[in-house]
Amino acid sequence: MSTTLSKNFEPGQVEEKWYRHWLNRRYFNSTPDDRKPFTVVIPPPNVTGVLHLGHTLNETVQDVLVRKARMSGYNACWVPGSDHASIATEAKVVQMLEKERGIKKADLSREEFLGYAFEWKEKYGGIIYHQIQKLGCSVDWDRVTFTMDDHYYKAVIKVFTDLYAKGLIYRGARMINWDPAAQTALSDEEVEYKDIEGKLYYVKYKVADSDGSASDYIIIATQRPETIMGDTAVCVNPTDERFAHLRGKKIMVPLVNREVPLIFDEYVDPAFGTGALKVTPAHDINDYNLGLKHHLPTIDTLNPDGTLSEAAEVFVGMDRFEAREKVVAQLRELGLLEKEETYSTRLGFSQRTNAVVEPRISTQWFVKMKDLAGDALEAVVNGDVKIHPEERFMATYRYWLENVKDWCISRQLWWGQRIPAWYDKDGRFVVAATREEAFELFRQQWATNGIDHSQFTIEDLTQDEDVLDTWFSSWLWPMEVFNGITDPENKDFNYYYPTSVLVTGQDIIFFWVARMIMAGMEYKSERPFEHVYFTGMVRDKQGRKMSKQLGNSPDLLELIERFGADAVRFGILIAAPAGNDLLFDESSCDQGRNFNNKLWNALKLVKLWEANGVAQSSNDATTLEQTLFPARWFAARLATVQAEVEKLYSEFRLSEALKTIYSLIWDDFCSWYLEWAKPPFGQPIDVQLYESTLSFFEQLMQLLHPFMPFITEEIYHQLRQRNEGDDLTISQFGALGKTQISGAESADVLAQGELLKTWITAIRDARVKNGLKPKDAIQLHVQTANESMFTKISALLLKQVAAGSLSFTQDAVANTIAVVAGRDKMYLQAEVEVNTTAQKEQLLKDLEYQKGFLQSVEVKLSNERFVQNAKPEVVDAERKKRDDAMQKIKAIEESLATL
RNA sequence: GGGAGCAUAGCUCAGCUGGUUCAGAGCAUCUGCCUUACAAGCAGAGGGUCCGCGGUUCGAAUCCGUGUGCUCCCA
Repeated sequence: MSTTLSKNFEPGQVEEKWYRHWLNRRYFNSTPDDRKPFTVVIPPPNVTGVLHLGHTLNETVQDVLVRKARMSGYNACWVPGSDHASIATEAKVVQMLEKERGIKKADLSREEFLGYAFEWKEKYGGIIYHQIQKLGCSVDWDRVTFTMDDHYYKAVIKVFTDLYAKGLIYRGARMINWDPAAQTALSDEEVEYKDIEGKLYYVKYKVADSDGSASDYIIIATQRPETIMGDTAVCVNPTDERFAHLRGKKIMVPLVNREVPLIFDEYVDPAFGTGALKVTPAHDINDYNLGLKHHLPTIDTLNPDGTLSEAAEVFVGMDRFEAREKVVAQLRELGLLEKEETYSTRLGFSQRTNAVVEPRISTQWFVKMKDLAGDALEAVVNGDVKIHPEERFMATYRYWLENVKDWCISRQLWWGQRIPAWYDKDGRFVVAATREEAFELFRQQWATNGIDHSQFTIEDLTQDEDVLDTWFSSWLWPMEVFNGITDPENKDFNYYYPTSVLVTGQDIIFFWVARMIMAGMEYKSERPFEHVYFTGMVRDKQGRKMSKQLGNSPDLLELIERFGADAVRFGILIAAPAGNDLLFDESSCDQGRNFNNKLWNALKLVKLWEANGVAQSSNDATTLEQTLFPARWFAARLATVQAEVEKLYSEFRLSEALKTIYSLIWDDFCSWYLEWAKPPFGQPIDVQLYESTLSFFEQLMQLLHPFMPFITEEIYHQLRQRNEGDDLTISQFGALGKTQISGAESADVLAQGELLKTWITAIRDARVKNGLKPKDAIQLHVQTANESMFTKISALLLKQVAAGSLSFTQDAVANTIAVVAGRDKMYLQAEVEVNTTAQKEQLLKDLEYQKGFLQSVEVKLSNERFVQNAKPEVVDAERKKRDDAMQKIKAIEESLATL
């Protein structure tokens, strides 16, 4: 019977087939039962986006953990979903409307716009889900959640009204970060600071009522001359002698010629710049605080879109950066520009639009963070929530929470949960989930305050125009995906919450992770997850961030198309040490694909054995023991590695685990075991050995399955005829056969295996070094104190090195190639002339090394303090090393003597 | 300016509680092989002052200090 398996593994169809099968069997769907739950919620990707490699890494890690748990007796539940990404999505929809339909947002009503937005979401929001499927993720598709789903919307509103009632949300005018491109407020976390080279302009401010002589002006250095028109004071340090004579004077603001006071405050550093500071309370946080302290007026000279406002008086309507040029030009013209110098500084950029953020006084909604932060910090510090890798992120987490600032949550956008605040026509407001509740609250308020509102109807209430920050919905994610906010006592929530592991990028530790912990502690008095695993950032192989501009971010679907999903998963995981950034190189996908082929070809070999038929085992015990030696050895190896992998999982060292499995399969199983077990060409294989091989192969596929689910499932089914429902995806670890082997026996057989491997390699090496072709016949003469050990492995040894015979000898054999390994020696008798020079060289090299080694050991042993202080087993080990080395030296010297 | 992390083979990284499983893996390189599972492969090999300096210790890649160089976070 000839095999019908393709030359190489072809992932496309196989992946399609198995993913569909798994879905049909509903393996990924979870409902509460009496098993322990293992719950993971996906960090919701942005609905506008596609999966980039950072996501790919995250999803792969989650899938590995979830599949592992599913195969370890847990009721695994992985909830997929996406978030509505307020700013990004709104921008995309606005752009689409203008480009494709010629519609301006300003011409639409809120309802019309939202209609288009949902339409857009329906059209493009599915792309990421398709990618998650292609990657093989075992998510429960019945549980897909979107942060704008009805129940989710309600949850966000509920939390808002609740926190407001608790006094944890307030509305007020504060200095906030304004994104002039998106035209909305941002939270502090959404601003990214970058070092840039700016200019420092030295501007002359005249002292009022002076005669205009040179001594009567103050020079002020500023980076932002376009804000001059918003100046409402000039500030100097009270101890600064240079300005003492000007106390009580007024200063003229250039260009607008406004008189402003000269104020004195310690805040100003006399050593910086000229020692004088222009104070622009509307456009700088520090100036704002100074303004509050000194009761200065605030003049906002900018419009929401970053152009100069009427209040600026000059260059009204001009963009702020253009206005800067103009202001500088005019100052120069007026002789008010002393000089300019380059100056390196930091500027805030909007994380979403990359626009330079404008500090601005604005009335917004805020969450008071102090109280919420306490429990969230405690949960991590006391180990209730475990961070991995801990040492890296604990300090960061703690610092942020200990210094947390209030969170600006209102956004001047339409796409998102609309703030449930309602205003009457006098500007009073109440917070309520619905208009009806709001009206009722107003009626009570009016009554208490004796306000006559008899003419005022419910229709006269107006709702706040703004929506909430997307993170204000995301922070409820682990709860509300199970309806934990809207329906706190439901069965799912009680069963699945708290979740088991959160896998996410370290960049959103504050945005999301910390806030989820706050929400969890506030609304369930319980951590939202037991473990947080932070993955590193994916960079290109030159260490640069993946970005659209650089074009260095590969397309996931295209990668899967080229290499197969298993290979991509392998490629990204093998390169991702825990918590470190990973430099992604497509060559690691190559490695993954090659691994697929290795597995595939191993399968072909086993199928070939099947085709050649199996033979009854020998009745002779010795023969049988030799025949089955590979199986005993591999069983011990497998058991060892299974335990290692288990440990690595518990430490979240998935990259290491994968490497370990890879090496077990490629080196131990394919390179050694299969070669040892391989029957002579065309001959049947021993039935027990064959059965063991199948069992090993199955167990290997099971071990690898969480990492590479498709090919392992395929091979599992190719290996044996399976009953309906017998699939690897749901198989349980330990159920596919256990190794019954004692520790001592295991150590023994592993040692034999090592001896065998050592000698195979040594002899092959000797062949190469002596110019013997692999097929040239050789005879082996072994000189050893441990003949029985060699007897056990002799058959395999002969086979693997293509030797004709093995015999024991007490003395050197003339005219042979001497090979030393460990304490033993072997003489290779070949039919070709022996190159003694090369051999001598090799032996001398070995000898030198061994002598050096022996010396270092002897130095240690002759040191009394070592013998006294070191642990006895360490000293014993050193003694053994010394004996070993002496034996080896003796063996080498003897060999040299025969040459 | 404050804090954290990293520095080991040409490249990317392992190396836990100090002691040959301590100098490792995978790519890359070199040599020989189209050997009936696999050339996307097989069999071998070479390659490192474990960033510099000091300390603790019988013993340091490993612990401590310090310098240098990168990276990230925060102001």
